[in-house]
Amino acid sequence: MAIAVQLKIGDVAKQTGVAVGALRYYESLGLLNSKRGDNGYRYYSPEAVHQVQFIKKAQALGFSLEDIGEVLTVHQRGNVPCEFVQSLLQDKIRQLEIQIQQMTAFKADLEIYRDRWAESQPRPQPGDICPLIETVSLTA
Amino acid sequence: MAIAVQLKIGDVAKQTGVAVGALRYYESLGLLNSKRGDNGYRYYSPEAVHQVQFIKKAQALGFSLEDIGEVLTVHQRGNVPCEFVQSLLQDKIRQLEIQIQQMTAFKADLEIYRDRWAESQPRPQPGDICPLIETVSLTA
DNA sequence: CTAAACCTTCCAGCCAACTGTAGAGTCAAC
DNA sequence: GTTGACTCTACAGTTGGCTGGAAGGTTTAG
Repeated sequence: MAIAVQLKIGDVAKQTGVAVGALRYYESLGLLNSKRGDNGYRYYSPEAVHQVQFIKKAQALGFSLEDIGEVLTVHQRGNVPCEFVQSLLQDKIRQLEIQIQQMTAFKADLEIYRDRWAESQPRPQPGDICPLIETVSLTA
Repeated sequence: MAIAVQLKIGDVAKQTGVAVGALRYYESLGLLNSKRGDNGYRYYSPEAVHQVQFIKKAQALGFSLEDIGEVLTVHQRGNVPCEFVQSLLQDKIRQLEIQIQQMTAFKADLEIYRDRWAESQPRPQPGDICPLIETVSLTA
């Protein structure tokens, strides 16, 4: 008659869809705790499943494991870390904006190069490898 | 009286702004050739500078060193590899489009989460870590 | 002639988030 | 009691494009 259900790492893995190795990795980063049995096995409470699901969700929101570690630290200090999550979220949104901008600009550049070639094939200069690329000017 | 100017690796590095180690790395990937002197030194013709600049430009267009290797291989077979570059370029553009789309959708998701919290802070359920994240539903 | 500045090879490390393997111990079913 | 499924640790490997260091040989400026 087990009063508290104790899960082994494989159980947590099955219930969360996260590989056993990944769970051990999370533990090594301080994201997940376990109690050790006399046999050296890790044992988990059902809340661990919840915590792993939290990690997955936060990852799905683009947070790195380091970010998540900070969130969990705030949580473990007894706070509801939502304000902190808010600011991380805002950072991510800003970063995404910048990346999208850069990628869009970059895509436009590529299209210019593509079209330049499609319209009028630049004449190869002696020594050129591919005139299409040779005409690229490097700013950086 | 040197009839053909022979550059040492440091000269090529200075003229291109590419680190010596990177040049050796390019050579290890087959992107750059050199002749060896009796002292074991790599010697380069001035065209090598051109070739390194080509590599930099292609990189600036988002090509991987592997891509560039293929382009140079086509070139070394005696062809002007522009059609091949064209198709690579088209691939890159397509990939960028997809990435931009995904990132935009993802950013919209993040904004929804941010705004959901800003409007009405969800009540923490017992056992929750951060209710803002707990409400995330995982599709995958 | 000597010291600095080059050059060589080989190997390790970096970033993230794992996965895979070896070798050994443990547990559960039949 | 034995087979097979599970667990443990520890370390190597993955991806890409490098950088940095050790330990040695070469060249060049003064």
